[in-house]
Amino acid sequence: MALEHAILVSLAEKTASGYDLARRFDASIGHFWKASHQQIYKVLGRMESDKWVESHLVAQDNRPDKKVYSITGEGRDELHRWLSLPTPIEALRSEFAVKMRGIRFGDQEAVLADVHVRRAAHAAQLAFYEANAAKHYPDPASLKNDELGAYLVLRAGILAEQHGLNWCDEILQVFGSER
Amino acid sequence: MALEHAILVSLAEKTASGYDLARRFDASIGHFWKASHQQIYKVLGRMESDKWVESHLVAQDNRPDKKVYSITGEGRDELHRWLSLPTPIEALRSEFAVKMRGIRFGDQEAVLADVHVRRAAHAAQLAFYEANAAKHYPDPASLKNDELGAYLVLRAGILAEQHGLNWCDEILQVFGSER
DNA sequence: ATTCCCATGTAATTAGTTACATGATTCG
DNA sequence: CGAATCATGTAACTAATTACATGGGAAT
Repeated sequence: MALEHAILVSLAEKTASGYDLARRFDASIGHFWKASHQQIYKVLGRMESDKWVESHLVAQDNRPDKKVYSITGEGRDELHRWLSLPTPIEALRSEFAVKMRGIRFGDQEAVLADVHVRRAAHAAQLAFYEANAAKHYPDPASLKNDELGAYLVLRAGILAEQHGLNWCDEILQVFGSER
Repeated sequence: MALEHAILVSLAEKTASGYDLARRFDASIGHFWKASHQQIYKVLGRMESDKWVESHLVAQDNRPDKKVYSITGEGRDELHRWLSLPTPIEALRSEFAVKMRGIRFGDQEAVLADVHVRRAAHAAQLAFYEANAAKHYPDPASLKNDELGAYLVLRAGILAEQHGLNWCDEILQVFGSER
């Protein structure tokens, strides 16, 4: 149950409303942890009862009021505690891998068409991450301590997309040379 | 909801009891799709109602009876249909990445100790996969069509572990050169 | 004696998804 | 005029985890 902790990290970086968090979980943080707004609102409610976060209403011009959440001292303690815990090795769960395992029971051409689609998606995402890296981290050697976290997960994104791309290429190569 | 389809793939390869499936999901298939025995029994029940699989009791010596499941024609049709469907891009969900993003809010040494543990786990798993590959697929170029699926997911395992290992090394390098 | 393997399940709970709901403002 | 953005939720459902339950045989 790490959504709580993903929210704590995000709020430790910067206060946010549930809506703001939902957008962050659609973009940067969302590349390694997805969450819908419904789920975020639910969890924020629980976290506020637990005193990990607190909120105050902010009125805005021409916009609905928003409830801005910030992390509490207790929240920071919990985040610190959780960060020192050993991380359980997460099971990777890939529907795509199940399909590749079972490819001989289906229409090979149709499955390979899907592989091409995936390959293109990985390539596009990789290009996006690389553009980001070039823009925000042109000189990784001189990063400040508070930038390292975001930089490292961006690197993880790049490595993950390269990995996805490489696997697609291997699949296509294996089936390509067969015919 | 792809557990059904993972089971269909597994049963299309070879008939099995719920217990057998649970062991397969602990080993080979489990490297890319985890499932507990409780969940497998539940889903098998549903799949039998849907006529995707059928079972018959087999008595054994000195062992409890077992219910051996096999895939039906309808199950094969469903598997074929599903294989041709575009695969939704799965959200990767990594608690470890959340920690790396938030490393500056915790005890850096403790987090890096966890990175070392992970690195070792990736290295061990990689060695295991590579030993498997050397043993079962010494000559990938001459694989038969019905072996390609298993070979490709093993390759995916190898690539994934290398990716995990590479990221750990980058993390350690970034924090290592800092001090 | 105790633990592990074989074998199959139920019950309770938590996490997550999908659908539904509302309402103002801004942009094309 | 319609769609998108801002903003916050509830309700129903599905999937998955954890705990509980049983019972024989084999191995240490």
